[in-house]
Amino acid sequence: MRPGLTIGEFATLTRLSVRTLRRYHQAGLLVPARVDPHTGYRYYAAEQIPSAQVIQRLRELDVPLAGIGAVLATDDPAERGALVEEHLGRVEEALDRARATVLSLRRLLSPERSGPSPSLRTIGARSVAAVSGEVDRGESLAWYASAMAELDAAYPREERTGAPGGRYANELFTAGRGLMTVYRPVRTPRAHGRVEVLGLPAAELAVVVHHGPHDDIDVTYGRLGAWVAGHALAVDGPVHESYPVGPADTGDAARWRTEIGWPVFRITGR
Amino acid sequence: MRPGLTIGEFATLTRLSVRTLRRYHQAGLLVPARVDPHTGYRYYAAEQIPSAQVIQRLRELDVPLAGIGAVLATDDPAERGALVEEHLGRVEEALDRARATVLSLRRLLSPERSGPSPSLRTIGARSVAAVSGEVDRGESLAWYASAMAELDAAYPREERTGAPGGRYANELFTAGRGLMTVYRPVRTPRAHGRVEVLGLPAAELAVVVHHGPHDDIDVTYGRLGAWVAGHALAVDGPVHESYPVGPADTGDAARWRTEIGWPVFRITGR
DNA sequence: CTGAGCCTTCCCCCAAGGGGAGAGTCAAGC
DNA sequence: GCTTGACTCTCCCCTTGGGGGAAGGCTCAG
Repeated sequence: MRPGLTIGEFATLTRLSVRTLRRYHQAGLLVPARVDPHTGYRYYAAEQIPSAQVIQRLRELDVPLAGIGAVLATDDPAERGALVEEHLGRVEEALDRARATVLSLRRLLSPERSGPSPSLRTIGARSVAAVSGEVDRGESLAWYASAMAELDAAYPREERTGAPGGRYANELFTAGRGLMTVYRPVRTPRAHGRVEVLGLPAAELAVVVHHGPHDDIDVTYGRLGAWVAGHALAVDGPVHESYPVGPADTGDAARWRTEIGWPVFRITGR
Repeated sequence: MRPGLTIGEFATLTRLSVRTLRRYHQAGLLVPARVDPHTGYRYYAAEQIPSAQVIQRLRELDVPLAGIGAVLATDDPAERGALVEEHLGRVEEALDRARATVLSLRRLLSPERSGPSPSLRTIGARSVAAVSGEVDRGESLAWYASAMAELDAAYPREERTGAPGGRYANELFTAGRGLMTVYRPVRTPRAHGRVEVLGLPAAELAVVVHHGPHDDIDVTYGRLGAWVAGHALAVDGPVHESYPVGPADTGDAARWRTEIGWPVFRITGR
């Protein structure tokens, strides 16, 4: 009797390398139909070819082996389909992001790179309604959406006295994780659920307004930073953003306005 | 005098991590404006912020550091733009490929996975005009195009007696490099330039026709392989493909026909 | 019998970082 | 001027999904 396909034959049939097949076996992704307990020879069944191809496809989409393992370990076809769709959703997201990045890069390289000039503004202390949390950079958008939704639910339109905003620790960007606070000036802040009353201290802010979608907002950050550095100032503390015109106001991202304010202090001279 | 921005300040301003900035320095991508020769401290200039942002964008698009270095090392703006566009072209290609892979995966997971059944065919020896070469898997498509162009140039339409085809060593896929031969049956094969006369031996082939674009041709390969394995046969030697309807005939990939033939021999029984 | 194929184990390599150790440096406050 | 704490330096190891190679031994089929 034929014990099955040898690893070399199976490699030829699936166009995977022998090495890679051994790796997939070790990772538990594609266990040979039979392993000779005496010789250790791997024997594959022709029925395993489709599985090998699914693995190949998912790997081409950069799904990590662990994720593929989770997909393949699932028995229920519906659940398996859902897992795959989840991965595919991530792929589509990555495609969208790549497209946006290409556009942003083109803008970055085009010579017309001017815009409103930053300025210095002193703001007084005030109290706002806020939601805070320690957040990973990757989750920041989702976290912002949920926090702002809670804030909006707690304060109907007539109680709001200004544009929504956020305060973001610098480590959020440089270390990938940090304290995020979203807030909204309202007539009478009061704590409720995740919402708390936040006292914002008086500060001197270097301020600039970013126009358009956020794909290349870091360019504006860079201009603000260069302005700060060029004026014998230094950044001190978390950045503030406020969104006078944002996604909540119009779907046309080109019309968005984002005000960026960085607390600064005057350098005494080094 | 201020010697410039410390690495931490520059990290905050560009939203890059300190570690990453050090790496970019080491790679020569973003050399600090000044490095204190005594302490080794890096000091950056505000003017370097735009460069950091270009690097960030290109990295988001998965352009390798070496490629970014090449872009940044170029003085001529036009040439630099061309390099960037080249990278962006690669990105678009990758996006297209990812989309095709997603479609192929969906097809692979959808239950209706039937098609024409493989069959066994005995072909006699024949002589064809061919171009051969040892090729890396990644270059195979480009190599095919150039070889087939030479073949087509040597034999005008009225001399051709059949569809173009190719013979591909199995190692091309399992080891990433192998012998590739593209050929075309013609009335009177003769050697000229890279074109040589190739004698194809008589063989017994397991044959199946693949319909549509080549994104998921490996599924058809898998079905053929499973059929071979299920009929007490084994693969022996390089696969043959022929393209009765291919890119040369129609731009509509859905109408392509690809005949896959694998030389097989009957297993005597293990 | 012989050669090809397969087994494990070991080491090194790539990319683009992250984590952490141990030591040196800077600037502010006292 | 000194201390202190934050910052920075270099150096080494870890990650992922492979690829390359070698050693040393077994097994399979013609």
